[in-house]
Amino acid sequence: MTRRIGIKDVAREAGVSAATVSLVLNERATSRIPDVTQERVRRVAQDIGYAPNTLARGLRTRRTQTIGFVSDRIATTPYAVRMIEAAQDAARENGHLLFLVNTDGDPALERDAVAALQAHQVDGIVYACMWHRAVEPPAGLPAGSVLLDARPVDGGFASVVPDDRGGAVAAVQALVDAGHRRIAYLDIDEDPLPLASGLRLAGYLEVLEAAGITPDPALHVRGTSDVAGGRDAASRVLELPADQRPTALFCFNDRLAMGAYAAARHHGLAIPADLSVVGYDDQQLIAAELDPPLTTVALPHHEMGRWAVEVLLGVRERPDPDGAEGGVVLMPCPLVRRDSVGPPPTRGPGRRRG
Amino acid sequence: MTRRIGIKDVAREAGVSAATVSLVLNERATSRIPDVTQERVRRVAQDIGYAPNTLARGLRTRRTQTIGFVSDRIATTPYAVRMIEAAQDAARENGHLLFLVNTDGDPALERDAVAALQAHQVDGIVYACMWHRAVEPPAGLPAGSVLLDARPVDGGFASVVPDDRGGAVAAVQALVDAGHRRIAYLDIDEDPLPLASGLRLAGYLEVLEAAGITPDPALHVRGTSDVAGGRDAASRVLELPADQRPTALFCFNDRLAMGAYAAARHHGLAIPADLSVVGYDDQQLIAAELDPPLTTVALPHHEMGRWAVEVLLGVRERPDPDGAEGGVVLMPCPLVRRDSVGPPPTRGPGRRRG
DNA sequence: TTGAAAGCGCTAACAG
DNA sequence: CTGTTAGCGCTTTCAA
Repeated sequence: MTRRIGIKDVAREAGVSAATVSLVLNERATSRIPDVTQERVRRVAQDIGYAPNTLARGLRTRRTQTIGFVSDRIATTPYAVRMIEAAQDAARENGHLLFLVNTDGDPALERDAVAALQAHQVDGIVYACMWHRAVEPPAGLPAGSVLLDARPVDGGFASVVPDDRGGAVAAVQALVDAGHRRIAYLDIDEDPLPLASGLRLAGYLEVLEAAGITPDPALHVRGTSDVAGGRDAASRVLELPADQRPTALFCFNDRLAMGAYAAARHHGLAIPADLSVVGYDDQQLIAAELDPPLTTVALPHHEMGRWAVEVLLGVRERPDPDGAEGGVVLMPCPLVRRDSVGPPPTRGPGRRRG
Repeated sequence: MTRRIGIKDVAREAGVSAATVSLVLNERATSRIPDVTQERVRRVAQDIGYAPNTLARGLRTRRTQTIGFVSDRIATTPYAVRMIEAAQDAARENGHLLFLVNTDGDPALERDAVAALQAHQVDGIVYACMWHRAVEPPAGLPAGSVLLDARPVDGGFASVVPDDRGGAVAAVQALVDAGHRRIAYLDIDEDPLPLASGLRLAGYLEVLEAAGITPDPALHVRGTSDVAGGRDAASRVLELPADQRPTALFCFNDRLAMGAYAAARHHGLAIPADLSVVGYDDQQLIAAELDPPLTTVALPHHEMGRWAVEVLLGVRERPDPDGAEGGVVLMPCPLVRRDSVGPPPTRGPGRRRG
């Protein structure tokens, strides 16, 4: 673990001073050092395996080439780790190392984490949530930090969140384009309701309106955010009289959609022949494994993770805090077309057993 | 991001020297400083919000209170992130920050990562794989590092892996205890075969032998490691003549088990009345959501992650490299009993159409 | 019992 | 063009 060779060793071997070595290796050759000298220094450094001690450098320059990533939760939503992965990649590409801190959302831990990160003089902090939320950033979060999958309640920080409304628009529009007019929204039932719930509802209503479809309140149902909840909620709309029954379901997430599949099977409805379904999240091991594979909307976790550290490091332009969105950037949620959407059945959903 | 108050500020406020402050705050009161002075120093430090600069301290002491966690892959196996979570928790509990580096298994990136970590003078490195593997640790991995979910091909490092054989024993024993005699093993078909495959097979055979059951080679089938593979493999054994057909399935993982559920449904077999199934991995969003909930074996990711950093930091005893297992510790895989195991059907699996 | 002084390894002024 | 000098903020002898 002990680093031995230092800049002095290089200097001695190359027959120059430590300062010269530093200048050459950092390409601060503002005062032109002869190419031969430069070459020699570089070669020696290479040969003896010199690597600068980042601590010493950081102490001097106040930049440590490290960033902090504090997240409220990591393991709960499996696909959200893509944010971490992307953040780490972006950090590496920019010569930075990433400190990962998981706080379970505990405010005391968050404060401690921020303090510890500051004590280590990180060059910046990204504060990440695993769901799109409005948050009060932890006390002491330094200016210049960026929020990931979270928008600051009082502004003041750059932030990136998924464009849930836009994603819902894409999903519901696909259904409308396929010819559907009676489209249900299987929403979730949680307290507090996540921002995404309302935003996706807004997108759903927006498309209906644009298509001249009057929203039917009976087609907006809620269920717990799991397979059972999806099955129950779907059953409720599927049991409606034939002329009120939806021909398509827009589900808040893929788990709900999985439940909707079960309900459709139970009601003898084939997907997509009798019923079209669109999910949200593009959750691995669910969306693509369902039968038929589920058309769904992907959350741009990767893009958001990368965006956050690139803005943090100044590689990408920081959003204008006085702009329309107040410094929060909406990342598009692309529609992933698979096989669960088709035209509505000709004479309303059939009812075939077995 | 700039830390302002330093030890000198505390010293000035408290009317002592920086050295005294350091002594007091680090509890190196070997030379007894009067309690009143100590108290005053501590209070001042607290009041003005002093936190030592870790870089400067590290430069001096050669300990940085940081560790590196390099993993081959993070997002691919969702449940494996529990290792990271646990490692991070253990690091925090011991006053350390964790650098996360993801290498995608690229040897060049691994070397770079190790070098970068060394340049930052981490106190130790854990090298983690997302599947139980035998690995050649990256060149330059410092002595004292610990391997996680990986055993070193040539020894030399402390390491922790799941006890796959033991987990299989627990699973198959549960089946035998329920009365089953014809138990199939749905193995995976990959090249190279993961260590876990052979180890679980060994556990399976061990239980059969102990129970006086002659293993039937026709009941050891392989499929690709996904739902489709599980369905196909399960179908193959379920189509066997009634007297050769298994009454229970031990599946290499939960995805295969999910496929086995589909096959059972297709064959008109109820679980667990007609067919018992045990999985492996206890994969969230699968195992518990299946109908009926799947009895399976949990991978001790959490325990392994914690173990790794605790050994790394010397909080937990390091395994003896000259011991029986050569420094690799087997972490138990507990059986999670849910509802997919029952006694075998009285007259062989029935054949009822849904 | 406490303070002064010497670095940890590096970079950034400033001389030469 | 290059070397000397002075720290970055802390810990740790060594003297007083």
